[in-house]
Amino acid sequence: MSDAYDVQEVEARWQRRWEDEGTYEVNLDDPRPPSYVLSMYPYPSGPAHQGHIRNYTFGDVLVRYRTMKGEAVLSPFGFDSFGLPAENAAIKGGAHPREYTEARIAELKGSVKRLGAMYDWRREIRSHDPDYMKWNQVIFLALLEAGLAYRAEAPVNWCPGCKTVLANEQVLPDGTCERSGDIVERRNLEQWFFKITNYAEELLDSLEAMDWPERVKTMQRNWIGRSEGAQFKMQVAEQPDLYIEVFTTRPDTGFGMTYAVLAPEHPLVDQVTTDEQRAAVAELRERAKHATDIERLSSEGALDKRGAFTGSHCINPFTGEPVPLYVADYVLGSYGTGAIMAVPAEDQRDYEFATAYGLPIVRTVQPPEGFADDAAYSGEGPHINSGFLNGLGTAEAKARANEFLEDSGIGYPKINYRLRDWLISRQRYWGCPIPVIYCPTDGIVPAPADELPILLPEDVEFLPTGESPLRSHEGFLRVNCPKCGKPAVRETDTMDTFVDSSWYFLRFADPHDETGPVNMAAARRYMPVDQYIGGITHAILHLLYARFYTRALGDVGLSPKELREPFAQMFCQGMIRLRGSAMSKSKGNVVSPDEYFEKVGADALRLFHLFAGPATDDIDWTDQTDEIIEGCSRYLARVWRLANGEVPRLADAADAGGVAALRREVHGAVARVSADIERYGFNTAVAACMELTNTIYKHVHAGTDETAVDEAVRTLLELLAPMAPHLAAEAFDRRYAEHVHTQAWPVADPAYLVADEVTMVVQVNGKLRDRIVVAAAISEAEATELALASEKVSELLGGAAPRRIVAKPPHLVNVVV
RNA sequence: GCCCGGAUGGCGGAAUGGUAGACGCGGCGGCCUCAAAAGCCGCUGUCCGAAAGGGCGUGCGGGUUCGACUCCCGCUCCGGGCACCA
Repeated sequence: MSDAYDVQEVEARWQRRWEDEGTYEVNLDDPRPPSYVLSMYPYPSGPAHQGHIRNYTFGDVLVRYRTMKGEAVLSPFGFDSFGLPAENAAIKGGAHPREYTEARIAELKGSVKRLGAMYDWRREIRSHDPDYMKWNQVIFLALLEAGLAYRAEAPVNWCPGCKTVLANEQVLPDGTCERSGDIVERRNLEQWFFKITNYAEELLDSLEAMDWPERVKTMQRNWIGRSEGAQFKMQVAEQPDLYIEVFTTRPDTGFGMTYAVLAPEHPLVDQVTTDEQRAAVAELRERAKHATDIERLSSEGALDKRGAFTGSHCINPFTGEPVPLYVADYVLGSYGTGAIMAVPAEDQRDYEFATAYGLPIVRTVQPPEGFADDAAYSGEGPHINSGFLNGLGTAEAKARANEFLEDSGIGYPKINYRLRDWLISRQRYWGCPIPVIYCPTDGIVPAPADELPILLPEDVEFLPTGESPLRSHEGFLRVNCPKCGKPAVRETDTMDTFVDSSWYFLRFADPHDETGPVNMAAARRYMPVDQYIGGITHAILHLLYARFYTRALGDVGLSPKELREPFAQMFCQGMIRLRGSAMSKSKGNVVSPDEYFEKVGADALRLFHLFAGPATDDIDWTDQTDEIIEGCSRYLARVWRLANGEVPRLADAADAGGVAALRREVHGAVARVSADIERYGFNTAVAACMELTNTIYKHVHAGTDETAVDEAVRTLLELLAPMAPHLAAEAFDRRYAEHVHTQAWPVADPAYLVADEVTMVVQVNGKLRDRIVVAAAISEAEATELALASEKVSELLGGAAPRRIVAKPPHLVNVVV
């Protein structure tokens, strides 16, 4: 066969052509309506894995589809190129993180290009490029000036053996250091934070109206964690000048407070602890400091609620009575006020603690009949033992308790969020330096704007000390204070890589703008991203940080202020698993795309990822997978033969129904594929193309009019173009000498969708009994008549009159006996 | 514990309350061939039956409806998220 399809040659040729012709490049003055499709920019870990392939295939289908629909689609690509693996590789004796990273970028870029996914490469962003770093630092300083970046003490994982900070992943589940085996402790360090909590309310409230998967919105809501309650202060009985402030969601249960608790980190612990209790309290605080987050937060195994009496009491403002004040590690320093009123009868944690420490338990809400007596009751009910709240329901009692606190001048209603400020300091080399200087006289001084970007020094040694090489690099560290000129030191921490990924999508609008991080006009044209695509793994952190950053940048004047939400639509693809478990490089269970590029080509692999199942579902890579990919490849060959006129007319073929029937199928397929792509139903879009192909085969075999067949083939290639772009382009080019990707997307004509005759289903009592071919325009009376005339029906009726007839012409008649 | 998803042939999966199982994988049969591969055509939920035909079928138990994979109530199992957040 002289027209054999040479996959490698054809795919390479078209990829070159699309790039040379700039088919998928867009400019600001493009007359077409703009849109923006974006796949999450990847961390470059080497050649693409199947998860990347799936992500970029979905994105590319949307880019090519929207392009055929006449839009100027912004489709950029970049690399999240700072991060730990490059530094770890350097420590293990590999290349410098820059060389290492750039080699991995080249590999990944190779895979992406081999896939035939089209991007405007003029816009490529790499977060380790000096240009990007510069704007990252400019943004940081703007946030600092606006009070959205601040420095505070925060606990970190500290390894006493390595004398360094560890990332959470470096702490083993048993709380020891993965390198030295020492017990990791929590130590407070001055670190940089972004004030994301300023936006907690807005980030939560605007979720409601967003066109995002419900699942993702729920996860964000949980993460932000809004809770409504009251905050009030209580006098310390032994020291009347001292007050303990607490937050509660149940001010209505105040009469049941039989003790109060401070977190071990609470600043007043020392002041309220009496000499007799000092040893016990100190021991508890020491243990809390050594406990890992996991131990501290785990409810498992923490049978006795670890706590200690301070020796002091505070006055319950509701009863006026003193209650003992404890320190306990089940209260967190970082939430609310770091202190609580404990109501054992209505809170299970307090109940368990009270039981263990022999503290009184007083019910203030009447539990329902039959409620077990050995547990807290946190539900609703009439208040008892509650003074002026007695007899009230929960809502009313809350309101009255709040009034009481306000009238007494000790408290007020308060909304608390679980969301904490974003800690961005990383004690690492391979990240963007935080551009500040510490001066003994002037304190924290921003790096001067004309010195940005602060670059990473190249001449560093990577030693397995766990410490960032920046700390010991004199040339980097030592500077003169920009204010007073005296010797000072640079910040050696770098930024969390989530900072880089929180605004790259804004930079893509005009990545070479030299006047600011975000070009206002370009951002106004393209933002928000119409379609963002990525894994569910980023449902919380990345998406939340990006939403925060977009707002913060707007508020400090670095991006359009009216732009609040960066991603109009979010699509989360499913994961790829190998026989059940997640595919990952570290597990060594990766199935490389390369062998498929070689064996069946990019189009077949793309088709597999589209066809394998719903795009949102996880797919399992099994023994059957290769066979399905083979099937996809076979299908494309079948299309190729059809387009090449290699399908013969068969003498004994059955009548396929003629031109009208073929046209109906074609327009039906157009309608289905369009709707399917719009709703990410790629698997059914492929199925619709396969059905159309099968139909056209039948028509060719049966000798249906050539013009109608040609029309059908033309449309089929157009429908396939976004999904199998190379084959569609090559076949279209050979047949019509035109570029399929610049064709207008076909439109279904409803006039062609209606058939003259349809199969009507006849049911008796809802069960299928007969099928009758009827005119599509059949009336209800005619349909009923035909149904009753059916032999099957009269047999079942046995002469009796039907009780009822439900007729839905022309599709169905149901005879009820 | 709380909050979300999901459960359909041997397998991946389709089905605006109206023909369950589209499409594909696998399997079986036929055509082509000296033969094979490729290709093309057909069959393929399950049980009874030689067939015609019929019974049963969308995790389980109820309900609504002329009609339920689809809607409602109550379960089971699986997956995911959150979880000492006061």
